Amino acid sequence: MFQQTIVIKPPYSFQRLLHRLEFHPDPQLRIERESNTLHRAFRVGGQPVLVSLRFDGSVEEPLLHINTHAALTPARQAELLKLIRHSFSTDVDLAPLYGHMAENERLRLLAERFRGLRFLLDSDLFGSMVRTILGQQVNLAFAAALTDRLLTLAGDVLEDEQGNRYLAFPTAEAVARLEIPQLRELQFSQRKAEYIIDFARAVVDGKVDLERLQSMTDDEVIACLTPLRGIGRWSVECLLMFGMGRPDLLPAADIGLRNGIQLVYGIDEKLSEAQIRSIGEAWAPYRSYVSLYIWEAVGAMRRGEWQTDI
DNA sequence: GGCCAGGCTAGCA
DNA sequence: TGCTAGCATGGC
Repeated sequence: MFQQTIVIKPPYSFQRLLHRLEFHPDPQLRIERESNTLHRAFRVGGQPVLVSLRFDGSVEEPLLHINTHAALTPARQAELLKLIRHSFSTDVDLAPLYGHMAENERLRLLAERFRGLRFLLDSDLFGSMVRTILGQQVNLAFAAALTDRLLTLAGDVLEDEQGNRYLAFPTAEAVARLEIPQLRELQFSQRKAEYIIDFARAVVDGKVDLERLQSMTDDEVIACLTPLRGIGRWSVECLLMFGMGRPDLLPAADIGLRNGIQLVYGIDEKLSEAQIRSIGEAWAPYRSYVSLYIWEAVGAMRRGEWQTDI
């Protein structure tokens, strides 16, 4: 058993995270609303560990209580804490972002409306890349269904004392052992099946060194991964944002972001990728977070939770 | 039934 | 270099 409390850099809005999770389901998370707690399995030292995360305090004084039933060595404890800090973006300083967004009326309203919203990052790069590939072109609900099926097929299953089941994301080795027909049965397209198995085998073979990506610039990571079949620029940009937490990415090919920019900026005509990048230049060096807030805005507008007349 | 989803590849000019 | 058909499926 291991317990620890993390002081999160304010502001942090757990309610915004929960709200986002309603529309961006994560098959790995179990949400316990009444106690502000998330449960999920993290892979620590290669082994899946069940972790409870209880959010406490307030948006301006946020705390996170971590609890595991399994005993962990000090090294594993440190590894888990690092994973959690990364996943929940607990150390990101939003003040410079908000200062930047305050200079533009449209962005200022976004920052105000979604104050405390942060990225929930993937806890491993392999899983992040696979989820991104599964998310190509299809809607988010179907992408989540495919992820769930892959987890059930190849992931590690943990169970708590209440009988709740948790799935740890499969390792590259486990996905590399899969064959295409197994995934086709689960409604994966031929291409998605090929792409993720090929990627897993490249990781296992050492043709792709995920650890080495950490020391590369964004452009170097893009240049390194886009030669792989099934991985285009959008996918690497998503890996950099949602897997590595890099702050200044703009996935201009993203249909949701494109729609969001049109809504937020009140533009009627369809924007080209070049136009999106041009608009986004003003958001540097915080393009990832502005993108997140725009994604959130387009969802809120579509659901009728928010409207703005700017 | 048509169109759209947090795209990518291969083929072609 | 730039454009486009085809891919597979679910939801509205």
